[in-house]
Amino acid sequence: MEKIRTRFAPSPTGLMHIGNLRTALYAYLFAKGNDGEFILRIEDTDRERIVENASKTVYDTLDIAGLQYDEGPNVGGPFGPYIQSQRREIYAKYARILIESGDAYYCFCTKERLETLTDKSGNRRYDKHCLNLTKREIEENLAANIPHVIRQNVPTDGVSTFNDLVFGDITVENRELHDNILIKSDGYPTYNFANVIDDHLMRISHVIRGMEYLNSTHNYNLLYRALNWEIPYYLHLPHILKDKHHKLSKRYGDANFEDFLKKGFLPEAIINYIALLGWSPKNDREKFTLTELIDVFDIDGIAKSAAIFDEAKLRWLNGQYIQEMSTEKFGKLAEVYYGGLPDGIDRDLLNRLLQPRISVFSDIPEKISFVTTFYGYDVSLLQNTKLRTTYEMVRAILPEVIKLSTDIGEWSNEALFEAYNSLTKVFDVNRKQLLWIVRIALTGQISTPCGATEACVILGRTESVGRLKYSLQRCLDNS
RNA sequence: GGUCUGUUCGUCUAUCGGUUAGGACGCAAGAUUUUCAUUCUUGAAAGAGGGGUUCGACUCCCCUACGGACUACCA
Repeated sequence: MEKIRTRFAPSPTGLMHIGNLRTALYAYLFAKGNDGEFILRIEDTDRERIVENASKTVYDTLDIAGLQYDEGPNVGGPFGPYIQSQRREIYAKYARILIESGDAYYCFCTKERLETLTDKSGNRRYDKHCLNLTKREIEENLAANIPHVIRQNVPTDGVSTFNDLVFGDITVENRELHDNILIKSDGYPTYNFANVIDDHLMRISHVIRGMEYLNSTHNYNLLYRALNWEIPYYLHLPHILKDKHHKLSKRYGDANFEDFLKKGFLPEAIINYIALLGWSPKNDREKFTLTELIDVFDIDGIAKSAAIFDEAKLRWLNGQYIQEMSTEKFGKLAEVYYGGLPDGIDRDLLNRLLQPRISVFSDIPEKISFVTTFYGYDVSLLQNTKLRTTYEMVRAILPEVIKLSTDIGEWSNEALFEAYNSLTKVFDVNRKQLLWIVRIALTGQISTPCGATEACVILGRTESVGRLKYSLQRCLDNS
């Protein structure tokens, strides 16, 4: 069997969109799982939409995601160049061949004439007007430098069918097809043309792309036939949706890979998650490394229906990855999110407390906010209806807690726990009540990434005692 | 409008004619816990609707409804 070769062919128009990344991932997994090659090609034939540095974003994203390509613009390969704007003569050559065989033709129609072809529902279908031009007329127009495009000459009768490996047989009447533009008036090829030429010349065996191309595939196949080329296998992928009605779109700032990284998601987790959006291993397993995905990925598991991106589940998965990583790695990645922390705070302790408690790194600032934000909190939190703690209890207990905290020799989790715990007998409260009061009095927050005694250790003796006194005073003011 | 295409818990999905329709996230309740969090257990939660085919349909066929894509000198 022929070598399996897949490609990822983004156009450099900005940040890498999650849906695109998934397409790249599936193309990569399919190639690598079948001992094949994965190629990157940049489709920059629309000069107006090109965004500076967007190609670099593509390289960086694939690099961070771990999708290493065997051939591509910045790594080379036997079928280059891998940037379409550098392949213009190639497209021109095949366009000429198609014109000679009658499968394409010059079109000199003006925008104005094209407008007149628009029907009542706003659609336009070219009427093959220029197909009737004589050889002489064409030559005269060309010589006069009249702006022109080259159009595909599609048959007007019969049907076209192809087999998609995901969706099965797709059939359409040829009269539904359009005479697509192959070469634009600026001399650049359209996507419709360039991708056919390149996929063949780059020996792509399986074309894997979003299903927005499903309908145009018939046009491409007509081109392959006209050039006497073998038609590749096709896999069209269902879309990833933002919600029931909207595709994940670039307009939503949260839909690119880069933004998720910024939010503190791990590349491995994102890859793992999007692999499962539209593909299933057919069992209950949900956690896979990239290499494991290569092993188990198969076309059979690709879904036909669109999937809605669920950040809650991504968060959960990301949390799994965070909990499994080494403490060293966690510390390194967490570093950035510790900004604004006062000196003297034990980072190692914080790391140890945070790692099992967060699902995304960007959770950190909020989790540790009690360290810097405290005074003025809502003291009514001390009264917990479920635990049945009251201001009365607080006023009785806190002075003792303050005394113990001031006098205690060893300022450690264990020592503090033992000391505080002894108060349960004195005041006839249970441990849960006592430590609730202490923790709230220390942090002012319902939820903290630590228990009461650990909060003490983090804050240090001076700060802790100060806060306890403050809370007691607020409580007294409240009576 | 036309063409193509899709439809199982709120979400991601399993099931490839015979299951109490399974799992995961999220949600709710309870339990455990050295206080926060974890963990554990349990629960609520689905085959769009209607016709066929069949002994039997979530699964096959048709129709309807509702989504989505395409219908550019964008990819």
